[in-house]
Amino acid sequence: MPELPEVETIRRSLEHRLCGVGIREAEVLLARQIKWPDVPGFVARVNGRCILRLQRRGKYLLLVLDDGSYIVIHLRMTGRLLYAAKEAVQDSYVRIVFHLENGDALYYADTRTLGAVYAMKPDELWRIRGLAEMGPEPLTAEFSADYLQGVLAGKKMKIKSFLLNQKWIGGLGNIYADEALFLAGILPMREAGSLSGMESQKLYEAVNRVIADGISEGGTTFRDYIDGDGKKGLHQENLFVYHRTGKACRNCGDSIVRTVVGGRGTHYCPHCQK
DNA sequence: CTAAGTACCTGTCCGC
DNA sequence: TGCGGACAGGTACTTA
Repeated sequence: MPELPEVETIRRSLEHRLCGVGIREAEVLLARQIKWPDVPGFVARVNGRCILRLQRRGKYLLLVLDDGSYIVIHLRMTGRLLYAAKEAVQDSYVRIVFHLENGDALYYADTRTLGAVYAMKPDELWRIRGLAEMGPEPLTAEFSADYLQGVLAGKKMKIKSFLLNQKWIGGLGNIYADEALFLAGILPMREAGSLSGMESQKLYEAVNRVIADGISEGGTTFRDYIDGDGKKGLHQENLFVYHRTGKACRNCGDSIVRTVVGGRGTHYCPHCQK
């Protein structure tokens, strides 16, 4: 569900509530959401620890604990994190409850149960391959126009699939990939290695822009996504192509088209994107 | 190595 | 109202 802007919004909404707060007891209601170590090991590692700060890497959220270890969370499609005072949250899909020393609780809820939660020591983080092998993120110095042009070179895969692969760029998902390709004027089914220098430059700028706009608007809410306070995002009001099949292109007025690229629903304007 | 297809889950929506 | 199929902010694994 959440992409980089949504996870960053969640991080910001939870940070001021969780920093310096102790975890009294982790209650695991659905064992398969815990990926490392096993459930008793997870509970033993987490109980009694204090949360120092919240970090984000791509779509991963990391809770830094006072012994230097981490709770690592990936929300996948429908994971949600909710902070609630006293009473339980109104969510039928709570899978893990972190009961806090202050009497409040942090809830991990997940409808489709595809999300992943880990308790990791620093020298174990390499085990999370999606985290360890993630490429640079938008809006960082490592993600430059030159970097993008370099990794695009020779790629036979479709540009949409390229953008979704976290090993090249960390944090883009289906919404922001479609939006970035629209802003850059590039068709999603184009071969990645076929982009000109000019197109590569435009895509670089578009990726940074959609991620920055997404963060500033608190993410995009279509169905499940909410931040740690239960608030929806606003960016869905400003999308150009995603979820706008058959509607008028905001640029030229033509109908937005939906197709499937790399197994994912893909939206584009056949007039504005070449 | 790259690229594409499938599996993992549960819920919603749409057409018949 | 019921049923089947497509679809859903993602990634890991398997196959060519």
